[in-house]
Parts: sequence; structure tokens; C-alpha cells
Amino acid sequence: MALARQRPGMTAAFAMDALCARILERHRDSIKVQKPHLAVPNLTRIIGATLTLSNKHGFHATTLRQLAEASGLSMGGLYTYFDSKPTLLAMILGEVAETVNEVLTAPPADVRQDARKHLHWFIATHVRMSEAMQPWFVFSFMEAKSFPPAERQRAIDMEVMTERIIADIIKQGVAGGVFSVDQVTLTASLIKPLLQDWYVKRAKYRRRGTSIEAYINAVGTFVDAALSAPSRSRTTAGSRSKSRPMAHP
Amino acid sequence: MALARQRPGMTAAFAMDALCARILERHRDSIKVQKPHLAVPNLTRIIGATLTLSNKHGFHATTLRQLAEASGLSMGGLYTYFDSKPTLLAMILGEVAETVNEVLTAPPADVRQDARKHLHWFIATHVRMSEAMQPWFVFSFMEAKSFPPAERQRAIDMEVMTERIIADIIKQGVAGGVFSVDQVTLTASLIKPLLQDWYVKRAKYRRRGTSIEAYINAVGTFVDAALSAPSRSRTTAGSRSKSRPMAHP
DNA sequence: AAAAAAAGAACGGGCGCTCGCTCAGAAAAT
DNA sequence: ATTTTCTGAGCGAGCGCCCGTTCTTTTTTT
Repeated sequence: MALARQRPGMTAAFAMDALCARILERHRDSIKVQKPHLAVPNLTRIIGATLTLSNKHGFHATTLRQLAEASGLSMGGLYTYFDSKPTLLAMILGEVAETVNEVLTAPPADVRQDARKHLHWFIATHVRMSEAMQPWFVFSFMEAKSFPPAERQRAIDMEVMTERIIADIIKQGVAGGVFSVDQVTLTASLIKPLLQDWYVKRAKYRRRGTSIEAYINAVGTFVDAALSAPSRSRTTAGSRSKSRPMAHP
Repeated sequence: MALARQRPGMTAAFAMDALCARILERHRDSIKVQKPHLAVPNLTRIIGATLTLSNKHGFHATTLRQLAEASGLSMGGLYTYFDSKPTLLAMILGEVAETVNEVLTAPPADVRQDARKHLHWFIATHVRMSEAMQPWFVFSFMEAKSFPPAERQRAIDMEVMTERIIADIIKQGVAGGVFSVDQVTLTASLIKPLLQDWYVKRAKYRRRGTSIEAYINAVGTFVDAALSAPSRSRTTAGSRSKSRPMAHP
């Protein structure tokens, strides 16, 4: 709520109601309730309960009875909002995929020219979006393996897309002489988990009092240093990799 | 199999049989089968099937009937090896925790003195261990949220432990003037996900043909660069973080 | 009054788990 | 050496429960 006031444009767009209104739109045919003034609040409570319960016990382990209780609807009532449990899953995943796609592929004009600025924008935007939509991101990440094939493929495509964006920015920076990287794709795939850690291990960072600004800053510094480095200092790689077998003591 | 020949000391210790023999030892009281020559192969098939099925559909979604079929035992036979489904979970988690603990806290003597070498050893060892025990690591990571409280706490402790080891190495390097880092704990927590990515997204790296040596090398280079950097070049942090709200186009 | 929305009992099926049982092979008795 | 007894390992139908889903009925809205 406090955050909503600080960053109205961003947080309003990622608010539960807004996201659920979009879901309602996209699933107008399978949702039986027509009036938005009834459907939006109910759908919001249903999705909210789904995210909360699933992120605690897993989607599969979350039962429709728990969902009914937590959302304040009956079993039958639930089924006026989706026609099966997998559909409920698809609603959530689809909304995340669409939102991520819209946000990350639209960098502001002034940022596009400068690779370093673009990368920092990407880092900050990803972390902030995942903060505002944390339960959605955790849900998508953790439930990915149990998706039906179509959703599964979409999840993979999303991962590939974000990585390609990062790789393209790095390439641009290398071309412009700002960055010095020899394995662009591999480097890009190492940056991704730094962004994901913020929402996957959100509880840890909260416990430690790490602010989102501090995190964005740390990732930015870390990545900057790694990309700009001379990177010619480690020729001992081969010998290191052979140096020692691991064994139980 | 090919790998087993290349690194016998390491891979033998992480082989299914060896790990399951240790489980048998640790759960001698709750496992009803006494003869190891019967128990070890059976337990190995049970655990193997559990890892395979759970990593595909989730532990909760894996039924004992599937497990019986996949392991070649009957429903009743299964229950001579564990007294409940949660116990089966605990067996696997306990073994991972114990092994990780033993391996990572025992760096070779020649590595302890040199922070950079120690860090590289840690990276290589972690990645290689998670490669040899990939299904175990994936299981522990993905099922963590549905652990019973005791196991849950152990998982958190494990995460904290690895991070503290990394942080200690960094501190040592900073003290020795090898590294230059101002937020040691936060930096350490950024290195952890780089190690985890290898097993969490193993399929992606396999698809791309990224070798384990290439990955270890890339992480080593990346981390080295980030830790050794002058790190005083980014004073625009504050302005960047305020620069732009995100919104749907 | 008609239509839309919500309720909740009911259903078939699959879940984790149990328990009476079989039977090979070791131990004891002959 | 042969027979008998015993025991631990494994089997699988069956139990009670709760799952996702449906359907008739009631309530609310228009």
C-alpha cells in the first residue's frame, strides 16, 4: 500500500485487481459470470487464495475445498470462474507470461542506445516487476515442472526470451566497446539467476533487511564488474578443473 | 558410466548405491529388511524411482502405486522400507544434507590459504557434486517448500551454511587484498544462485551443449571479475533507481 | 417475474496405508 | 543327511478418506 503511493504507475498495473481484470477479459468465454463488478472481486480472491496456498504447499496439494474456504465462495461457485483446475493454472501462467512479455520488451527510448544503461534498466525493471508480482513469479517458477505441455513450452520460451534480450544487450555493449565478454550466451544465462534470486528467496532477503534498491544496486555492480573486466587473468582453468577429485572424508 | 571411469573417487561416493547404503545405515531401525544384500538394491530402486517420478511430477503427485510399479516392489513391500511417505522424503533430504555438509566443509589443505583458489575450489566442487547428484539436488530444491518443519529448517540451515562459507572466503580475500567487495554478505548471496543454476536448469545447458568445465570456468571468470573490480565506478546508482517507473504500454 | 449467480450435497475414483497371507531358505531337530 | 520348524521378506486386495467435478436447489440481482 505504501509502495503503491510511491510508484503509482507501476504498482497499479501490477495490482491483483488489474491483473485479474485482464484474466477475466482473456477468459471471457470460459468464465460464466458476466458482470465485471461481481466477477473481478471474486476472481481476485480466488487467484489470491490460489497463489497463497500454492506457494505454501504446491498447486497440486492445494484442494478446491481449501480454495473455496479461503476465497469465500462455495465449491459450485468456484466452477463459475473456471471449468477445471488446470484451467485455473493456465489463467495465472498466461497472465504472467503476457505481462512479462509486455514490460521487458518495451525499454524507454533513451535507454536503448546505451548498452550499460539498457542492462541496468533491464535489471531494475525485472527485479521491481518480480517484487510487485512476487506470488505470481514464485508460482510460475515453482509449478513449471507440473505444467501441461502448452504452458510448459511457454515457460521455456519465456526463459529463452529473457535470456536473449540480455544476450542482445551484451552484444551491443561488446560491439560498442563498453563490455568485454567472450561467451555472450553463457554470460547472459548467468545473469538470469541473479534476477530470479530476488523472488525465489524473497524471505531470506526480507529477514536480512536487504532493500530492493540495495539488491538492484548489488546486481548492477556485480554484473558491471563482470562484463567490463579485462577477463584475461585466468589461464589456470584447465589445471584447476583436474586438480582434485572430491570424496567423502 | 563414462564419467564414473574418469573420476572414480568422486563419482563412486555419489553413486546411488553408496548413497542408499548410507541411508540404510542411518535408518536401520525404521527399515524392516535386515540383510543388506537384499535391502541395498531394493532401496536403491525405490529411491531412484522416487527421484525420477518426483522430479517429473512433484513428490506429492507421485503415488505409492506408481512407485511400487517403477521399483518392482508391491505396495506392501514398499512399507518394509519406510513407515510413511514423509519418511521417504526425509531419507532423501537427510542424505543430501549430510553429503553436502561433509564435502563442502572439507577443502584440501593447499587451498585454504589462498582465497581465490579456495573460492574456485568451492565453485568447482559444488558444481561437480550437484552434477553427480543432480536428481537429489533438484529434488531437495524443488520440494523444499512442502517439507515438514524439521526438514524445512534443515534446508534453510544448509542454504545459510553454504552462503556463510562463501562469505568467509570473500572476507579472507578482502583482508588479504585479493578481493575488493563492500557488501560481503549480499555478494555471497549472489554467488549461490550461479551454482544452483547448473542443476536447476540442467536441461537447458544440456540442450546447448555447455560442458561442465565450460560452466565452472564461466562462473569462475564471472565471479573473479566481480570481486576483483575497483567497484568505485558507479555513483549513479541512486538516480538510476528512480529514473523510470514501469508501466504497461 | 425472469435471469444470473452462488450454494452445497452427492458421486465416482484414486489416495495413503493396513493386514492376513505366502513362501523361500536358514536353523533346529532328528 | 534328512526332515521339520521357524522366520523374515514380500504380496495385493481392501479400508476409510478426500479428491475434482456435477447438478439440483436456493438466493440475489435486475
